[in-house]
Amino acid sequence: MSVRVRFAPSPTGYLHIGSARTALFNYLYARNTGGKFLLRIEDTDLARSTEESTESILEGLEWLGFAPDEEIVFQSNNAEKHRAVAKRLLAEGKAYRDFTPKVAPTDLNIKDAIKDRARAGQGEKNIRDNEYRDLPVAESEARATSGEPFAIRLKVLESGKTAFEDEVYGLQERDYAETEDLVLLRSDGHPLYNLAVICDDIEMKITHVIRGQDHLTNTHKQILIYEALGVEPPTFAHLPLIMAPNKGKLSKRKHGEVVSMTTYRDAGFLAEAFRNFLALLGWSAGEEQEIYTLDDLITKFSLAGIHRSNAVFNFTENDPRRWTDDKAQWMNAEYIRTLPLDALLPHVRVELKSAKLWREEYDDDDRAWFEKTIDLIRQRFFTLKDFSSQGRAYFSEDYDFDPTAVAKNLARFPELREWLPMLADRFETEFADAAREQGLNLRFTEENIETVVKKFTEERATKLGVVMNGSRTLLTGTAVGPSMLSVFETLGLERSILRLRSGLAWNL
RNA sequence: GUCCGGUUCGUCUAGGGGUUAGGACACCGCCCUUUCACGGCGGCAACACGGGUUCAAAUCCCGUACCGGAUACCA
Repeated sequence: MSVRVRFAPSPTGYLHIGSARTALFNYLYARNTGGKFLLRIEDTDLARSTEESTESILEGLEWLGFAPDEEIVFQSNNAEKHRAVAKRLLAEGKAYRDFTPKVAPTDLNIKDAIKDRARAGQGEKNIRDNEYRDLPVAESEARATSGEPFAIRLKVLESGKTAFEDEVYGLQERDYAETEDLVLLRSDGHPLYNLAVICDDIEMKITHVIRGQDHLTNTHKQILIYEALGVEPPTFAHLPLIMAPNKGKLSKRKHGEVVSMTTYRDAGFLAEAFRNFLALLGWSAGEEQEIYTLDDLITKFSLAGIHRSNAVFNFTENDPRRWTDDKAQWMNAEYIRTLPLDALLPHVRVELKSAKLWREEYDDDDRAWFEKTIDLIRQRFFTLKDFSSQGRAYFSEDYDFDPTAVAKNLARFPELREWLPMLADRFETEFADAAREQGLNLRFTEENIETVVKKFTEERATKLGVVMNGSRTLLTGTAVGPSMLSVFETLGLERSILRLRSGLAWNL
């Protein structure tokens, strides 16, 4: 039977980094086994589900490149089927009506309330102790027809245990005594999570359920339902969780944007880099390799390579340099400078377009220049954003000067105020005039530029670095960048002369 | 509370009876150099603790501690 897996987020917020990794592992497993990757939106919590969330999750998945192989399933569309299944179990005596009035939510926070209740009931209450559990069928029917509200609960056996072989955590067992008679259908007719998931997984013919370790106890409950239904459960693989730097829960509310997928897209991350990073959080191929193409990941992925311990997603709040995991940042920079140029170019184009720095010629007459320039400047970049910020001077005359760069490379050498325009004159005579008047063809190349600049500095008995660094700041606005010789060549003779003569930076 | 997991450098991890406990990121130093990076070389840095088993334990077993998850008419 061919593999079918699903990613099943509930749309109560944007695509979380943990969910993204779950999606990734499902995707990799599907591709590795030649199976299908499906998407199901679990939008049954009417109070919390929003359309914006669904959109945001879809955006995140699209960015990561995980397109579902079949149409997206919206769980809320199946509520009627879920109800029918609950009623079937009721008719078969595998579930019962619970007429206990619904308890109003406390003013405590919900998690604390649950914990309190669990602790309080400890040792006193038998979890099977429900007066309606063995209510005679006739009476149950009568009360129901009289309009009395009821929830439908699964009738869990008194003794025995659920067991399954988890592909990651191994044999998992749980005594029935640990599992309450879980509610299948709410008294308002609303089907609950565990029921809905199973019905949909069965209908979607899911063979492998790969999801977070926080679902481990749900799995035992779900197996109970599978058994009641007489359906063979799928294979389960639970994933370790991704934790915050303090090893606590990584939450949207507490940690904000750093856990959202769209943040990374908007910050200029490459999806291939982020995927690579995510894959290594809780999984490894057991080798000393860090960089994996998607194809590599697909071939090497296996459930056996998934860890059992949680991984920390490391970042430092209030430190702009460490706003997200160091390794993720390194990985992105690594991809920026090593990705085949053809693969990088489309991303750069998008970035330049959104910064209004794009020109059609880059795709046409100036294509060779453009590619060479990108290849030159990408060596020092960390994100796609850098192409439009730090790299701005390569694409526009309207660029900013970094004050510290000006202080360091220009202000400290007042003589440069005269020298740099003089260097422009020299360029003109050596490259432009010479070529025009004498028919010489001295090209504005690194090698020739070096000869000219060296001679120029020797005449002034100054260090090469002074002129080079001053030029860099004047021509690009920064103190950092590629070799100044390649900057000159890349900018070209005309722009170099123009900028060397401009007094812009001096007026800061 | 109870049940279920987990624990190798700061972080991600390799290793699963005999290793100088390996790699990556981060950090530090040196080299390269017109700047800053990149790159190269080197350094710092870990088997939670206590008992067993064994000639030999980071590795197997038991316990403790700590961390995490779950414990809803949420998903």
